[in-house]
Amino acid sequence: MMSLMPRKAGEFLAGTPAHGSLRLDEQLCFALYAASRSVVALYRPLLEALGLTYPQYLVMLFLWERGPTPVKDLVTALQLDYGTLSPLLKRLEAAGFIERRRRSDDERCVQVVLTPAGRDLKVAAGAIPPRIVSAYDLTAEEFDALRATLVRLTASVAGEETPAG
Amino acid sequence: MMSLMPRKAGEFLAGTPAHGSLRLDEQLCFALYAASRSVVALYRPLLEALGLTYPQYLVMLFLWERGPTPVKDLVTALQLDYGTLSPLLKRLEAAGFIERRRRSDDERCVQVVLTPAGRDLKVAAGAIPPRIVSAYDLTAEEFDALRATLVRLTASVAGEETPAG
DNA sequence: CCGGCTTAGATCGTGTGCAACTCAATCGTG
DNA sequence: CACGATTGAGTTGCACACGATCTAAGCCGG
Repeated sequence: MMSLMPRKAGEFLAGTPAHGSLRLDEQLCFALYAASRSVVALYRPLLEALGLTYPQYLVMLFLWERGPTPVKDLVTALQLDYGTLSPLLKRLEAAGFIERRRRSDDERCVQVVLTPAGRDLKVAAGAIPPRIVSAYDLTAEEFDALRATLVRLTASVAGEETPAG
Repeated sequence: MMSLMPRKAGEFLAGTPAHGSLRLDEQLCFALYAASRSVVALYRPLLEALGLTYPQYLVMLFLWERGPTPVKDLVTALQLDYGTLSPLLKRLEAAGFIERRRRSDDERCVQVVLTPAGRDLKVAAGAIPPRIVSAYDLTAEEFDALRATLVRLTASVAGEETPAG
């Protein structure tokens, strides 16, 4: 049963887990950090067979879905830095999965385009999500709820930087 | 309202989000990856004031809680590799927060011990969790549920490696 | 006591992440 | 048009993560 006045996570109440403690096993941040690395580790052997790392796979997902894309949109969508993406894209290009072209109407902008090899990879990649999801041991409801909560958490945390000033 | 037979996340049902799709925004893995990095980014400025990085902070949390510890226990608790922890501990030692000593009764084992400076840091670190938790914008119930789900996810995913064979 | 096995830890190479810096192309304004 | 500001992208340096390899210390059967 739930209280009608849901307490804020920061509040102290008797008998309540200490959300503000310094205990490692009570930290949400560590649970998040460990879960993220565990899931990436689950992908690793499957992606290795395709010649991709996990962040490279995220880039390919975006390209398969959206087609040719300026680097800027990858920065936004993946919430990654140019300092991370530039060398990553260089490696994807060296592997023959993408090409990078300066746009003629704006020479600042670099378009990222799939090569045929990059497009072909999508078929093999289709086998990955089912294998991952089956390892999760979550119901579809838990899956959806977890994802929704994480998206909301990311938004509230990342949005702090520009607090409507 | 919920079904009496909760569907498994991998199953396909009409009108159901495609948990096995290749759409970036439907991937739990990406939500996890983005949330983890966002939360670490939230810690970064607070930890920088203490002279710590985020993984270094996790090590300090463990040491504040448990006292002198062999490196092996840090490997287990943080689910990190010696290849990650060895240089990290070397940096913590160079910063003057810890010391490393070979144990006399087993020369293979390296004990990690807090220095006075390392112990003192705990006081300043006490101010961090409340500030983080207040930025989450989660109720205490959501906080607990999220952490529990993540811990379970990590266990089910990491446990796959040794399936009682 | 000895050779083989296991264990605890370190090192190296590759690939991220991210901050700081640089650079070229474009834009806005006078 | 000139010129400073902005934008899109790349480079560099540092600190993770992780696989692979290495070493030294303990363990164990014969």
